[in-house]
Amino acid sequence: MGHHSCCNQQKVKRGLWSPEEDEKLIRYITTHGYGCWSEVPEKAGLQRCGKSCRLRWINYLRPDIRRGRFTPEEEKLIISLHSIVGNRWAHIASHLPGRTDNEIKNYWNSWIKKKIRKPTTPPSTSPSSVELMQPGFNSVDQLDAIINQNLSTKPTPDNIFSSMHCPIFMFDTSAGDSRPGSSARDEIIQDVATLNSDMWNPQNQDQALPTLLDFSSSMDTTYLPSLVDGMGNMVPMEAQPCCVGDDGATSRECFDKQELNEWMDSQQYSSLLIWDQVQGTLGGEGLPTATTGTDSMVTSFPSSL
DNA sequence: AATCCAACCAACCGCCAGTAG
DNA sequence: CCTACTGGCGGTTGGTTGGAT
Repeated sequence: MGHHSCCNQQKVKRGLWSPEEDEKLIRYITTHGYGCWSEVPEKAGLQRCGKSCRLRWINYLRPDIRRGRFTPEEEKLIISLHSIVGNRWAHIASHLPGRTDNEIKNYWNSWIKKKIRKPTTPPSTSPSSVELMQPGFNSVDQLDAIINQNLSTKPTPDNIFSSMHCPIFMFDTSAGDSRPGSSARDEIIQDVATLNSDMWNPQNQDQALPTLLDFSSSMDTTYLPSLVDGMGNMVPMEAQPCCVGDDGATSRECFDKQELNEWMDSQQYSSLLIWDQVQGTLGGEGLPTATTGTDSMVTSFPSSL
C-alpha cells in the first residue's frame, strides 16, 4: 500500500519548510481554518501534501505552541505519564498544554539514550535523574523498574497496582480549598488514611491535613480521574460518576462533593482512593497540568516497592 | 582551522481506525 | 458490505548544530 493520494501529486515539495511557506500556511489557516487538510495546500498556494501541512501546523506553527526547555514540572509529568501509558506520546502530550507529541517523543528518546549510555551510573552521580525522581521514590533503580516494567507490559491500571503491591492514594496540599469540616472530603480523607496508616499518618505529617482534589473545580478536561475502591480495585468506568475522555468528550463534566458522597453511599463504598490516570501515581494540586507552575506535588508511595 | 562525532529535532513513513459514498 | 480517503499516531530518518579533538 502505501502512499496517501495527496502526496502523489507532482511537484510536491519535501524537507524543511521555508519562512515563505510558513507564512502562506499561517495566513491560510488563520483566515480559513482547517476543515480538510487535503484541500489546504492548493488553497493556500503550497506545493506540499496536506499531511505535511497538518504536521507543520500542529507541531510548529499553531499559535498555542510552547517552546523551549521542558520545565522540571513537565519532566516529572512526562516521566510519570510514561510510566503509566508507555509510548502513547499523543496521550502524554494532551496533558502538557502547548507541547507536541513529537517534541515529547524526541525528548524522551534523548533521555533514554543518555540513560542507556550510562547503564551502571549510580544514583549519586546521576543528578539529572535524581532531580527528576518523583517524591517518595528512594532510588533511581526503583523509578527505572517501574518505567521499564510498564514499557514491556501493556500498561493497565491493574498491572500498575499489582506492580506497586499496595494501593496508592493521592491528595494535594492546597490549603485554599480545604476548609476543614465544610465538606465530605474530610470524611473521605479519614477513611483513606485508615486504609494504610503506615503510608500516611496525619499525626506524622509536617504538612497540613491533605485534601482530595477538588473535583468541583476540575472542569479542565486534562484531568481524568478514575476511581479505585479501598482494596485497590478499579471501579468500572461505567460506574463512575465522572468520566472525561481524552478528546474532552464527557459523560459528566464534573461532579461536586455532595454528588461524590451520594455516589459513594449508593455504591456502599466506605472508603475511596483516587487514582489519577493523568498524573499516574503523582498527586497534584488544583488542576494538575504542568504549566500551572504549582509545585506542591505530593505523592505517597509505599516505602518498599 | 579543519574534521569528527554525538545529540537534537523537524519531517517523513507506514500503519491503523473511522467514515463517507 | 466494500472501497477510497482522511486524520492521527508512533517509529524512524536524515539534516543541522555544536562541542571535542
